[in-house]
Amino acid sequence: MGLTLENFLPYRMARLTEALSAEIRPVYKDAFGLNRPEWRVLAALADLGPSTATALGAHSAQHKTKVSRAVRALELRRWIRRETVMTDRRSEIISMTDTGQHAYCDLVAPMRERETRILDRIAPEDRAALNRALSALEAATGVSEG
Amino acid sequence: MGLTLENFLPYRMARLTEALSAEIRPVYKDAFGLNRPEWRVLAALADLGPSTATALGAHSAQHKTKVSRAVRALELRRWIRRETVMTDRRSEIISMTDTGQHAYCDLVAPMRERETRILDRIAPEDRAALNRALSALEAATGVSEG
DNA sequence: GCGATTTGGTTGCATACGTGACTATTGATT
DNA sequence: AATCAATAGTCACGTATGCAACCAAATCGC
Repeated sequence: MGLTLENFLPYRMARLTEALSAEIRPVYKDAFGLNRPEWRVLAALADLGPSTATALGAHSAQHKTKVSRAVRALELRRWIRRETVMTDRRSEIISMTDTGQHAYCDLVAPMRERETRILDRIAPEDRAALNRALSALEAATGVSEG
Repeated sequence: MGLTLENFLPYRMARLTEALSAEIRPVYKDAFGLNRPEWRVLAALADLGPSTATALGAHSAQHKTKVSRAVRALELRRWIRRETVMTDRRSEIISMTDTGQHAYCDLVAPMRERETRILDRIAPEDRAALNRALSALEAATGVSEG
């Protein structure tokens, strides 16, 4: 009659996400002084190249206020710069500075390493199941069309 | 050289979790006026029967401050009650009231339904992969031992 | 027994977050 | 050209959160 939290999909996912997050957070937070929105904006910027705040938000699945605050923080740090584009003066193109590029490189390696550290504890067949499952869930929830 | 956010496990998980959460939140939040910690404490209580706040926190993967505030809120609502146990006057046994039981029953059905709505969009073999993947990840991150 | 440590639970504070309102600019309708 | 709607981004406000400090009760070490 109950729900059995342990088997409830949203709960399982939330708990795992929290565990993964706790694994990587020390890297961007303690070692680099970033918060999650800032880390994500940086990663999105590296993925996309110079882009608008809206595009960064779409690519990193974040609300525009989070992006706005993250961009301001990263700009104060001189890791990114922005310039308003003359053809549409509402939007601004955001790009990484050399300092930002450098910091991002230093950041990626340990981040990857933490991810690998977890994946290495999973059997190869289970890793395949994981990828398959995530793709299926992404399709089922429509997150990738965003 | 970059990370490709789309393929980075913690990001994929976080994004999916957010989507699942958005699917079920309307049920406990809009329809019942609960927040997530409160919903989880209630579900944990249903799973475990009368228990201490510490046990509820362990079962629902929540920090003790979250549990503390959730318990107070649910108590004010008269959905749960607590009584200090005489053998150890630090801890208190929390249990559901009849009102709480009733509310929880009304809550479970639509919650399940939302979960099913998502799972139904996934092919059976992919659902199997999902369960396998989650179990593997749970083992790899050690979340279930907590 | 008595101080030191641990455990159950609460509180205060500083920060993070989501929502909605707001400004400014552009595009669509007529 | 005037109006209306949509878009880019920021801001303000109330709430949620995590952390550290805290209190009270129980347990350990000797």
